[in-house]
Amino acid sequence: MGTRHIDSDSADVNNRKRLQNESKAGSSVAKLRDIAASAGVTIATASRSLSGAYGVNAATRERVLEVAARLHYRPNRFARGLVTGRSQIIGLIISDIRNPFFADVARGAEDAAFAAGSDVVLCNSDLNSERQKRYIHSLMEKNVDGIIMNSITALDRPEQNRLAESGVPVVLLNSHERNSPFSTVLADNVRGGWLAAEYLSNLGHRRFAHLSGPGRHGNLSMRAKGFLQYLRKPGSDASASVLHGGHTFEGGYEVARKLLPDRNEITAIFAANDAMAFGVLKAAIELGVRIPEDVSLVGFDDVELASIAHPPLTTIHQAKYELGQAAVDMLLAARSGKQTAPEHRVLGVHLVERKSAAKVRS
Amino acid sequence: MGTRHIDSDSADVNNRKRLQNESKAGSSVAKLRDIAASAGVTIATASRSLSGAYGVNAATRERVLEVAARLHYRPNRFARGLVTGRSQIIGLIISDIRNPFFADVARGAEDAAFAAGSDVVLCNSDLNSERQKRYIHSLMEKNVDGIIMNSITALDRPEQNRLAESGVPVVLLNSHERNSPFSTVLADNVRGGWLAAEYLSNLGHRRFAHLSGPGRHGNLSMRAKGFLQYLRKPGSDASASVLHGGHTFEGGYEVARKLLPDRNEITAIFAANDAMAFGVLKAAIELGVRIPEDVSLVGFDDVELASIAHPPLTTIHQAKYELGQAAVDMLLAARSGKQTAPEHRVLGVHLVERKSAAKVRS
DNA sequence: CTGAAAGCGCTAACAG
DNA sequence: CTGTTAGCGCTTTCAG
Repeated sequence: MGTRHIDSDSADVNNRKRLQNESKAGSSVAKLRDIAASAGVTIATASRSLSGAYGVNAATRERVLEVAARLHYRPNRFARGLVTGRSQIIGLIISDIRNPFFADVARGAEDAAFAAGSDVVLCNSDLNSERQKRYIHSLMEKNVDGIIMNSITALDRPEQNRLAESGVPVVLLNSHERNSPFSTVLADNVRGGWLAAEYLSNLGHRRFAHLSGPGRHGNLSMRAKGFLQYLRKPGSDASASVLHGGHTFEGGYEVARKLLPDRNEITAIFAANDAMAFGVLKAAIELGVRIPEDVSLVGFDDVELASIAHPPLTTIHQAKYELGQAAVDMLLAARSGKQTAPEHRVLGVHLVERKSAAKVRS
Repeated sequence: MGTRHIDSDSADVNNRKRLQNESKAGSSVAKLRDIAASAGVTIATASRSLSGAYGVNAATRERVLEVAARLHYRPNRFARGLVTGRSQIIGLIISDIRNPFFADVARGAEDAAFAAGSDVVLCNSDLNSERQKRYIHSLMEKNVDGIIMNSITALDRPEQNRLAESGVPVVLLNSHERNSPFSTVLADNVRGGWLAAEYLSNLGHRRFAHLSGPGRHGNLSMRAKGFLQYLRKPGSDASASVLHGGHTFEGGYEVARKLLPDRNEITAIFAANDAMAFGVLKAAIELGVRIPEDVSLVGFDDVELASIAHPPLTTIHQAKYELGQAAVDMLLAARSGKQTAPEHRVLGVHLVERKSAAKVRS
């Protein structure tokens, strides 16, 4: 029944194949079959030798490895991924890699992934929901081993559910909603806010302004919360006004331009992140307000620039690189350990004392 | 000949398959076969409908598309890649994403890739040859459509040749060696150096120091070249000393700490990049040297920070984002157009006048 | 315009 | 310890 002319058939096939290969930019990639033949074993044995699986004669394996090296054999990840269902790829969806905070996180994530033999694909969402959705779909098509996202709020409910049900491990970099199915890893933002308040209070300040982000922004809100929590302790005579603006350099600049000229007894400012603090710095210079002589300033993040700013910025340090590292560790653990319950990690913070805050003038 | 019990055979197979699928974290992914069945066509027709290929009845296609959408069908990229040999993945190998320059490039590259439906995998090499080699191998296993590298010099000759022969399009972000097989895209570094010299000369400066990178660093050397070229024009009475150091903030700082105290008539400094210029800024503040009153300073790159530094840095602007964009455009063009000859693009530069350079004091 | 069938290169049972 | 074999999910001739 048509299974006769095996020889001529396979000859045809081989012909077609060769042609294809040659047209493929001359890439004469050695395939498993080639090294198997060259080593005088079947491709199964070759595969086993290379995958490091047990059950292979040491000498045989040696021979295979030798041939593979000589032929510069590179396994085809697609073929492997197709059968194993694993991709060795991790998706990293952040707002914008140009934000130094995310660059740090990305580097931490990439280093951890590299160590584990995985790749990370970079996605800049700008927190735009359409983009974010496309990224997630694209990543799932690639069977990624996991996804790291700085925030999932841009996604609508059904989309979130579908992601959760897909079984792909997800780690979020901002605060989780109660019983969300996703893991999270983030700095102790509340404590950071608290530390800033405590430090400034100990310096004698009593009238504060806190520059926060626009409305509800998970992490920034937590910082405000901790800050106010300290100031509103029983018996405290401190007062603080919270000003909302963009969580960027420009945002901080604009708010400060309005605030600084008529600051009404305010002697200390806590900016929700360093970028905003730099905006305050710029506005202060322009307006002739001296920092820290006239106003003390504390930031949050401890980006590299903080130490070289003028004056060097006192700020709350959060472990950005470690955040990225931890995120991929969690992803990989979730993958291998069949871990089903989401995990939540909180990294410590501490205040880095530099020159932008000083004792209140008596 | 064993082709009898088709029914029971396929039943077995299906059983095994179902089990596998279920164990796979409950991911009930719709496969092409499912949507084909659901639409009452064969998977061939389904495939054609979805791939947008011609030769499908409009109504049929419509039906397939509808079913696919309803079932949230996502093609498996591995399966597709395995047969097409294309991955829709671009590799980006840079020194360190935390360097703002590369962050800009990366964003440009990612945006261009996103627009073309491709992903970019991020690789931080630190210019370390072992890491770079591993990245390249890993990328080739993934059949990437192309690779962008900031420099290939960390690779030894044989490795470079193998890369070239593999047929994977490569775009370098630094100057090419004569008849290198790789494409390049970079800013007009020579002209940038020239512009810096011209600007400072017009301000009346005659004694210069140029802070360059360590020894031969492609792009930085070109900047030095352009700078010196201008100053050494016939009839010029200018003189310049070139100082080598690390091409980083620390590098600039250290060199400046030595240079500034006893600067011996030097009134203007040209730093090979902004990071080094910031190092100079810091050293100047510490040493009580005023910029631009005592010494003028010009940088190169125009990173975001340049505009908010104190004083705002006059610098040579290069189109970092566009560099990344152009690189992936070139990659994609090379892929589709079967373009064989390497392409070389040079992007323009211009000087951005801010506050760190001023007329020489008479 | 649509169906049947042959693989892409590799892994993973299952036998031997 | 090693060989056989059945696919992973999709694209792509080749027939009809």
